[in-house]
Amino acid sequence: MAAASRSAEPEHASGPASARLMQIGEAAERVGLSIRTIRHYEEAGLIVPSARSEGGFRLYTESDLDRLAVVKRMKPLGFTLDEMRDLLTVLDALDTATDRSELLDRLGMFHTAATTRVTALRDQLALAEGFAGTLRAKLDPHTGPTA
Amino acid sequence: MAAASRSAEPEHASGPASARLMQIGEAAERVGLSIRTIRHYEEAGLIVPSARSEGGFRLYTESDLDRLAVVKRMKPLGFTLDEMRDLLTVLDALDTATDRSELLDRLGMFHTAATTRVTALRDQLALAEGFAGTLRAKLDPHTGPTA
DNA sequence: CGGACGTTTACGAGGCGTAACGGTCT
DNA sequence: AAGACCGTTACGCCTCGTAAACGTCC
Repeated sequence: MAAASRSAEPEHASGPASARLMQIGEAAERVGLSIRTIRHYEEAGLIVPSARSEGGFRLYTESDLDRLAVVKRMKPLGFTLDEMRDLLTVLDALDTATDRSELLDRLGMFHTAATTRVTALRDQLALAEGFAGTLRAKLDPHTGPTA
Repeated sequence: MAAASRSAEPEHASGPASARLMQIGEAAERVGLSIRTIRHYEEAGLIVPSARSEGGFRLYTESDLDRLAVVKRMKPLGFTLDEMRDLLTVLDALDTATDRSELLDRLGMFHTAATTRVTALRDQLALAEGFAGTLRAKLDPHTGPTA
């Protein structure tokens, strides 16, 4: 609602949305993370905004949003912030480095960990569904299980 | 490994395993929760062991294990310990009370919350799987998606 | 009596929420 | 000039992990 107040400027100039900068509020809304969380990620060294305004406001680029999105996707897997920082570092290095072998190695570890976590998540989901079913049964003892 | 040391007694007497009591270690192993976690649940007022030995050891019944299992199943849904305590209270009351209408009402709220959480969990799982897929793609840029 | 197992107490960590108070931007 | 938005600092909360120091059980 109030989010459009500052961003209502009809992109008055500059062509292909090359370096659109947004402050933390809009960034938070777009990635679906709280402002506090984004700041916390910065404190943890995960994502530092590409720029700051003269007054000190954090200014994010689309690229920054991508990084935030990566973190948001990793979160459900239970990675710690430290681990995510490492992963982001590896990802960054992959785009620059020439010696990719070690990086791919580390990435592999992350992939392994990720799939393991996914499995765990599936198990939890199963538990959770079972629990919900149990509750339902207690609610309607007369209704058959197939209804 | 060491878990069988104390429980190796061949149920010397007493018939139908009526009131088998176990201490916290065995309880933890059977439900798949850490000892610390079980104690913490007790501190939070969730599950108080049915008995204590003379020396002060916590002694759990099968019934206690059931309660612990309920909590374990709720955990993935992100319920707080307070909420779980409430649910357990409702569940207990359902077995005793005559006025079941209000209890079923509260149970219904839990069920609603549970299904909501389940949906959220599914979404997170999807995110997580997508993330794992992304990682895999970065690992093997040449391998087709169906391989 | 040994040794596994248990007890309590208490501090720490991780991941933010939230309040406080003041500066910034349009 | 108002008011939304942002900044920093700092304390709190929740769910246990972990360590210390000591009792219990068989």
